[in-house]
Amino acid sequence: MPSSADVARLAGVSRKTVSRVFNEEPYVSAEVRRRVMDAADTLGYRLNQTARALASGRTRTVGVVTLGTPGYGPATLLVSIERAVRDTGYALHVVSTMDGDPAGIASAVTSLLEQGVDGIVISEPVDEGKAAIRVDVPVLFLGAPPAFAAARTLTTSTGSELLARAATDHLLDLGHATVHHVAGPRRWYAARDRIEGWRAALEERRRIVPPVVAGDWSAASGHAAGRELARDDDVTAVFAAGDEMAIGVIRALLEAGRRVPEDVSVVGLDDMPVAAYVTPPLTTVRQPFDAAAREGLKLLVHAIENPGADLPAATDPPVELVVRASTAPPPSRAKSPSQGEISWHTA
Amino acid sequence: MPSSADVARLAGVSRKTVSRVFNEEPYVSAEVRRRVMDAADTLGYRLNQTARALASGRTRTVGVVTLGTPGYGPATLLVSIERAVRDTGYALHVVSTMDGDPAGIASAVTSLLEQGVDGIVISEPVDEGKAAIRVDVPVLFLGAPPAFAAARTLTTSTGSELLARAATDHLLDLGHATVHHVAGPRRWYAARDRIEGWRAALEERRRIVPPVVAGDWSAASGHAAGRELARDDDVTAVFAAGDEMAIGVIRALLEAGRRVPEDVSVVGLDDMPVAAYVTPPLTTVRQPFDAAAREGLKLLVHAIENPGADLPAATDPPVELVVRASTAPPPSRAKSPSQGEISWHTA
DNA sequence: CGTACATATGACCGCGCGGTCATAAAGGGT
DNA sequence: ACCCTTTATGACCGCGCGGTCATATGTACG
Repeated sequence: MPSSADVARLAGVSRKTVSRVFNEEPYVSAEVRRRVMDAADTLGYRLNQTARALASGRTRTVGVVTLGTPGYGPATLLVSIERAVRDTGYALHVVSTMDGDPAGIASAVTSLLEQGVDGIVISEPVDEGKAAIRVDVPVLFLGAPPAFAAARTLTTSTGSELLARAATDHLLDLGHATVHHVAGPRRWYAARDRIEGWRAALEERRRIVPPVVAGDWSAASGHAAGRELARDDDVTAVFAAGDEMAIGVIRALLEAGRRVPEDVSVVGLDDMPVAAYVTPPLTTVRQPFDAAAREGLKLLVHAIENPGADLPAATDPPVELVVRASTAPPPSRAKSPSQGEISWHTA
Repeated sequence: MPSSADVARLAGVSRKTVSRVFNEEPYVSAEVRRRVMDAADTLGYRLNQTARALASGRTRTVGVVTLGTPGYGPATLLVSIERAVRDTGYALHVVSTMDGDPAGIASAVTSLLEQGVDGIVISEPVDEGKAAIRVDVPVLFLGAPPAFAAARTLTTSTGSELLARAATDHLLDLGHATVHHVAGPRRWYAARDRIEGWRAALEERRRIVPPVVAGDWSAASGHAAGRELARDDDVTAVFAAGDEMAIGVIRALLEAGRRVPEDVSVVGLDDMPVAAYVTPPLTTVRQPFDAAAREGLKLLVHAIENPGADLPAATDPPVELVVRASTAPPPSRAKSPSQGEISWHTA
């Protein structure tokens, strides 16, 4: 591995001048710059970021703590974060931690700090993540409500509460008396926010707020929840906090002989790519992963590069309800369980 | 940030002794070790990995190049890789590159090398990835056939060819005359391997090999492929190279009035979590992401830590066909497009 | 012609750690 | 008492770079 000293020797300049060229500092003549670049080229020189980090005290790296769960949300958010980080010019360290391990997030944060990251992203924060608050670099809670913010702590919401409201309102607008909710684990901020949004939408119209059915984001847990809901004939509308759970709910309802959407309407949240192609095509609210990640990283990088400065105001990402074929007006009160054929709507 | 010098001073020992304690080197008395640990504790000392890397020349970090596509496969594989890397004690750098950008992989690899990674994983290699062969650290092509291996280049297969054979054999065993294939982009090794496996299974039984229908892994492309296949009444069995495409295919068939599985059987590949809960539940072949990632990282770490040594032989991950309700024997030759009701099978 | 200032380059230090080698202290055998 | 080994510790260098400050070379102005 050639070092900048090798390049300097070949170019006939000092090491510092090579450093100037690669850092695009001023006061380097065009001719010297060319000589240096040529020398670097013939030697195959690459800047050693490790040494640079040690010397400068900054790594231009952000670390992300992600839940090592296989669900659609976290995995997709990770990809979005990666893109957003790359766009800022920073490099990305990833550490996962098992969902539910209380010490996991703390140790993940420690390991990131040892790596010298300039900032930390907690993707899909859960309660255990609060441990990360007391560190000496900016921390972004991606997916936590702004109220969570503290010193050196940033948040970007994916707008969970608004998304949940939109889903619930859609069902109420269709004429359903109330909406049942299949939620994610309460340790997750996203799950709590969605419960809040759903509850607020119901209370605003003075509707009965049925008990929350607990899930764990998985299709299997949605299926279990659906079986429970299928026992109650009064259930005509279900809002599941994630598309995977929604798909499980629908399956359970169909297995119980309920038609979707004729007997029961189901709304998901995510708009995962297959949502448009399952049967029936799923009405859902798109989750703005890319927008939230970009917005959050803008904040984080700002906090890194302008310590102490005010943060630009975060804008809530747009709410996008995608109406497909899993929702319809409630059945008329005269319950005719007509076993008619299921209608296929295009996405 | 306290340094090891601060700890040394407080503990009344030399800096090198602190280093010995933290690297678990021998020849440190229990009493000194305790003094050092206590001092480190009260100071809140953390090892500076950047300095350590500069001094030792090794970062204990591996980099992964992933396609920045939102599909199920790459995203899930990334999570599996993260876990596998963490288990080895290495840290993880992630760089994504847009699928199809020819310069993307090369620049991603360069940026990882600048970060000083000890090894590189190319996740889901495509043709453009060959550029990564000529680097000075071990490279693992996760998902490429072993034949691809070169100097300092390792591969772990996810067993795509075998998985495709299993899917195709399953359909042939059910009595289908032949099997149509909806493939991924040919630039992907995984897509080509699956085509090979499918073709081999057909040729082994001397069946007609129909033309490949091209997709791009997305459910939308599967839907388009399904519409094309639905025009041909002779199509009774379809193997889609990914679950998302399979779901799209099924949707298109249903929209065209074909029943699944009564008229047409469809097999996917992945076994994504929702596969068991779509309608009809999808017969598919599980993709062994975790096993492949673990196996691959074992190889990579071995290559990093024992340069020049022989590599342990890689074992093919097990093939796991999950039979659900999207496959059945072909309809009897007397084509009765009976519009009977769809039967719901449990997962 | 000299002074002031922008421009262009280099000498040198230190970031925080691991590695090498020297050395001090403590047994163990003769 | 002697040497030899094992155990335990420290002095010192350098990894490759950025930062600071001094210095050399123009360039414009009075």
